[in-house]
Amino acid sequence: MDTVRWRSASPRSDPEMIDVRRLRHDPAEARAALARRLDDGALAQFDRVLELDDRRRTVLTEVERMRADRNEASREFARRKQAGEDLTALQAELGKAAARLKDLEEDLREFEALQESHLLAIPNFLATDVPEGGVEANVELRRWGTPPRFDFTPKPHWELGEQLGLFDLPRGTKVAGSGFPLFTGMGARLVRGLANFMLDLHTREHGYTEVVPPLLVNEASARGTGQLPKFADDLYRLERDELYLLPTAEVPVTNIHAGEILDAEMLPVAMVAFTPCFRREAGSHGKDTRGLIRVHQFDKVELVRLCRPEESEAEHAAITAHAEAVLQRLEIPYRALALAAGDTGFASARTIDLEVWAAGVDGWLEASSASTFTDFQARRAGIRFRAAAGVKPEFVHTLNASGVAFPRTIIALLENGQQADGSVVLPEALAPYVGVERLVPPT
RNA sequence: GGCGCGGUGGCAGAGUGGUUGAAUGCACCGGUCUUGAAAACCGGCGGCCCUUCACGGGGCUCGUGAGUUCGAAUCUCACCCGCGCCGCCA
Repeated sequence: MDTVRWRSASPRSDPEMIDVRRLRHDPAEARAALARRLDDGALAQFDRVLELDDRRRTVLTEVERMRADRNEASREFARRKQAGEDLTALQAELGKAAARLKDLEEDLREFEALQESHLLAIPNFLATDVPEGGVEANVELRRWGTPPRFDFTPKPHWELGEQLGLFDLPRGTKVAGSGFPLFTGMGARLVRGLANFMLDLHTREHGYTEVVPPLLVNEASARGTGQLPKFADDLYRLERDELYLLPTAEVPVTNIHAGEILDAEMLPVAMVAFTPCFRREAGSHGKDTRGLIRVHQFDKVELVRLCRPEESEAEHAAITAHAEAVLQRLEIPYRALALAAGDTGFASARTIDLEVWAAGVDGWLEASSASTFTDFQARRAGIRFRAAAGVKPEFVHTLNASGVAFPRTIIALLENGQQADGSVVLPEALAPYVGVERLVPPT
């Protein structure tokens, strides 16, 4: 199917962060772009980076000059040894030079490490069309569907779920802890049906290749997609093994081609994965935590695309449409929001959220986030392609979208589909996957 | 988990301390030849960084990192990965 180009155990020995040369080339532009995110910490990082870069390059130039001298001296040494000359004096002299070089190389390593740590904390450049401002400035792009009307008071999903025997949250809490839901009976069947429904849609109609990725990822992968180092608190970590539970399939799937140079014909790469996701949700306790709204473990079908830079605009529209198609087939009313600068994620250049209407909780819930990361993740993960034989490799652009996250989809299905008698009517497209057209209380 | 062997350019495969970024073959790109193609022949051909308007110059890179040495693909140590056998296990 495709050609795997790397064989080594560590394909990412030399990761790039944000393009330093871009920062260096037009600092004012870069600083202004960064300021749009309304993140003072990032700005502080930025100022440090430029200063460090300057000092780093000064030392680098010196180190390289000394190494050039050493290489030349070494060749001279070999020649004179061949000629049988006495080299003890020269050897001593070169030894001193080697020691000086070693000190300087240590300085260089320090600068490099320091600069890298700052660079890793600088977020992606935003697309120019991202609205200015914070979360209040998000722009509603479009709405699809009509929220249902009821002649009774619609119940929240946690009541429906319990009455219909779909999930048992207290027992999930007993087994693992709060936020680890237990689906039971037809609820479990609903989860399985949703997975098959979404995977079929994306593989058959949208051209995605299905993958089942590792659920644990290493540090390099988490750094590649931008979860680390900044968002370590959001990840479940297995300290003994230096591994992390995936917060989203974006992490393992995007990293599938890390460290590779892809053939241009392989692009765009389009992959879909159904996985559980694990999030610590540190600091969000007590907020939107009823029922399934915010949980530590949830299922999600994730779409990931790798493409040529000139295609990423169109790809972003396409991947968003693929996510929307899921909600449309499920007849779930939703709205698409263009996230404002201050609300856009660290690695993203532009994000469009899809929020589903949930009648029981009477509000909009984010069920999908479709982002283009331009070359940000590709740099960190080292994903490149060669446009033509003989030309330099360039970074791909990466994109992903939830297609879609399960809990809020289930919330919408239950709350919007509920009937006066307490049953829930499933959308036509989903019913065959679940095996019933209507969820009724267990007998 | 234990023992053993091994990781060199897109691939195959030399190289065990001194102009070796690395022979050779294949693949690939350009050219000659040809009506065209193939063959043959000639030339080119990894990645990254710094510097330069450019031409060019320099450095790093032989799984990764550290070390020994005037000098490391070559010696030492740690780690990662692969293969084989044994043990354990779904």
